[in-house]
Amino acid sequence: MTDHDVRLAEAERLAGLLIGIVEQAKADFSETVTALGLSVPLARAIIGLTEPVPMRDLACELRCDRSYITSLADQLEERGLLTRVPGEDRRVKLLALTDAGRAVRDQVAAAVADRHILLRRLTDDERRVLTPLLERLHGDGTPPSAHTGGFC
Amino acid sequence: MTDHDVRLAEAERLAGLLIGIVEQAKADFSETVTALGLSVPLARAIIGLTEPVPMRDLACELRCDRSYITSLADQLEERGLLTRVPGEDRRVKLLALTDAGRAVRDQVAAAVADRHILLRRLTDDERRVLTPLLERLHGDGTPPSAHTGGFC
DNA sequence: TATTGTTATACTCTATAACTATA
DNA sequence: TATAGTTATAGAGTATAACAATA
Repeated sequence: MTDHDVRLAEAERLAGLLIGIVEQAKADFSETVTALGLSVPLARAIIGLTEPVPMRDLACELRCDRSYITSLADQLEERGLLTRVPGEDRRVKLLALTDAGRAVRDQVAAAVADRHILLRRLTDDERRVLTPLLERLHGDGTPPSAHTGGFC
Repeated sequence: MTDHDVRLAEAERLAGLLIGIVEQAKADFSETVTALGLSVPLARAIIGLTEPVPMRDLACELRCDRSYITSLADQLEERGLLTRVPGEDRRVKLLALTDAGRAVRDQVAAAVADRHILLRRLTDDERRVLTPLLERLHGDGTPPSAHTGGFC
């Protein structure tokens, strides 16, 4: 094995860990919200609605097309978890959680926090070491569009 | 904000970084292999085929159903990148890259390594600090089935 | 003319169930 | 009876394009 191969193999191993961790976290999230009767995209939408938000803004936050937000909003409205309220600009509709929706969101937030892998598995000190490394990895040599996927 | 909220917010921020990093890495991978004319699942299959492998084993490695491997193998076979060769146990088929397939795999491997975020953005020292933290995060309080998704 | 949300449609990834050939 | 691969089908998630209303 050449030096180059060794470096690559090490990077692959780290990448595997990283991907494994994120997959674990996503699986946790999925299991948690499924137990509460929500799909993952529905739960992500609900969590994004701490206050009434134009559909376009939610699309930006979830990094998806506006048409997909329409479909998510339809489903949540059918379940009585949100309503569309007209904005000042009359093209805009704000998505606002109903009382039932807020109750569900509180449940989801509590359950998700409870199982949070980063709180369960690392000490405060370890998080303090980890944070700057992740910041460097995440770091910004990238154009903004790389973060928004062109949805904002 | 309560103490609890602060801890949760910090964890959410770390989780966001982690997810962002992995999404960036996946986007890099996707862009790289798309430029070489491959979809992500096809590229993952090719990379898994350093040597001839029973379809069931590839399913295990990629953590997907055997029926999906059939479909991936069909596509790669159509393009002349692999062939099915009968195993000793005559129920088994080995997937083996053709010469063209090996050429593509070498290209993919080189291109992926070249853009590897973990090699581009971190020093050796930083990787030495990062590794044990990721190991603890990934760590094994989890049953083996959580890693295989029931496909092995 | 540009933007918001909607509709209709279609694509990708992936699983399930039933099947066959073999063990 | 159990296992390897195949087929047909279906579902989740999500995008694109054309459109109506409003700015």
